[in-house]
Amino acid sequence: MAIKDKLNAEDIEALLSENSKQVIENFLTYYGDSSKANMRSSVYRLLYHELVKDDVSKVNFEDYLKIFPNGGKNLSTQKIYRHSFFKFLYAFDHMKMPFGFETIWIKEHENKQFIQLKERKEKVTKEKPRKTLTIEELTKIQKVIETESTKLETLKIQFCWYCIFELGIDVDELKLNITSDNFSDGILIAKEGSIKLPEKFHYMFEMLKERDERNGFATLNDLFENLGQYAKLERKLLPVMVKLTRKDYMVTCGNCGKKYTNLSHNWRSVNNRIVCLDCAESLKKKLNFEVEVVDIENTNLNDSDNNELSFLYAYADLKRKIQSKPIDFLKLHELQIEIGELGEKYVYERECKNLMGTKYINMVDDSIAGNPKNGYDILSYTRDGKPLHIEVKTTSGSEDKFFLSNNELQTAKKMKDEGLIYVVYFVKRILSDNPELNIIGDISMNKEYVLEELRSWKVTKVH
DNA sequence: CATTATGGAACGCAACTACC
DNA sequence: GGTAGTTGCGTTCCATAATG
Repeated sequence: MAIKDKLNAEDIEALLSENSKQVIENFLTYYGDSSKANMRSSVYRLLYHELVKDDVSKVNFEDYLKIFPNGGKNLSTQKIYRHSFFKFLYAFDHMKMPFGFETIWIKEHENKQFIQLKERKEKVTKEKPRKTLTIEELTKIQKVIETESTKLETLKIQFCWYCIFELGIDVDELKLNITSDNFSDGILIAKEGSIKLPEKFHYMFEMLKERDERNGFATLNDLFENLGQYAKLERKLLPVMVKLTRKDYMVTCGNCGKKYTNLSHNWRSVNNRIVCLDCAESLKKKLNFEVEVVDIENTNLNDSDNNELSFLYAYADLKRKIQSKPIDFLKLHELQIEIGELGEKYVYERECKNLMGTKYINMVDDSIAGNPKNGYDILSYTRDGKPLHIEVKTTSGSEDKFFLSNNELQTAKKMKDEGLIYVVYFVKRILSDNPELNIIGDISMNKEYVLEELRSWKVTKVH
């Protein structure tokens, strides 16, 4: 029969009994959405073209033998679908005459298989267990791996990672076969051939060579477990995870077909397409091929906010690190700016609250602080409409001093001469639940605070 | 000429198994 | 006890026929 004489899925569906449709829909719920269309057409064809039956209850063992004279071995994808459907009909008692099937299948077993199928499907969509490390986890590990240390355990961890993740050496090969005996003159002899090692590992192997035994990496699992802990992973780091992660994070160069890890320094952009370093170089050399080679921006996160991983360092490393630690002025400055902005926000909201019910509430302007030339931060109003020029001073502590710039003091004096109101709002303990607000009416003539000239004016409360 | 239906085959996941 | 390798099976991809 030519295919064009056959009916399509929709036509066949119209010819099936209601019961059959329901049974088939039920059957399909055991499989994923993406294979449903495939399976549906397969089952429809089975019923209509091969068995010529409009109701699934009429299917029997003879039909099964007709379609599968050799049982369920070596079937094509479509045949497998039909085969599963027979099992389904038997397992859930959808046939009027099921005799014969008991000789090849155990009903309870097949039934259980279907139930498990559904359970597995739900588990996969819900939990999605991943043995591959996430970028977040990989970044955490990378920080530990890049730590410069002379501590033996740290170096061993870094070496194991280097072997499994960077070189792709088999777990067993590293665990069982690689010891300091395999190392000499900076070269490691492994199953994969001779590998030139980074210098930090030379030192490690020299330390290992001083031992008679335990000069290898038999404790690989423990080393990786520790690595996971140092990196603060939430799950135990297993060698298989490193292996799988390597596999998943390998990228194939479309030009040469070789695979490299997806670290950006392995790759170049050539005319907006990503190729490996070697290909980028060779493409550059082909003069008749106009190329624009661009470094891919290094996306490694900087580790300035990394907390101390003191257990990774030898004593000397740690001492050197602490001695050379610079005071982070930039961070301090950032914090001061944030506290200042918080104070301005606080005063702005207080002013709006104060002007509630007047037409001036919408006129309070806190955008003035953006330009330090203005000499004040917020333009507000008294309840009877007189403009208030507010300079906000903020501190997280409770000390009675703040700094006033020359420009701010000059602005205060100038405004006073012009008959305008310039006030300093001094907010203390801004990070507490109850910040304290001191309003200093005329900063230049007040008696509560003294001004002391430094580069800017230091203003201190008189006690 | 574009879209849909179909079936074969490759792919990839996870359970199973052998092994240390 | 836990890992690497194997196997079975559902999913996805792809080519082609059919149809609009």
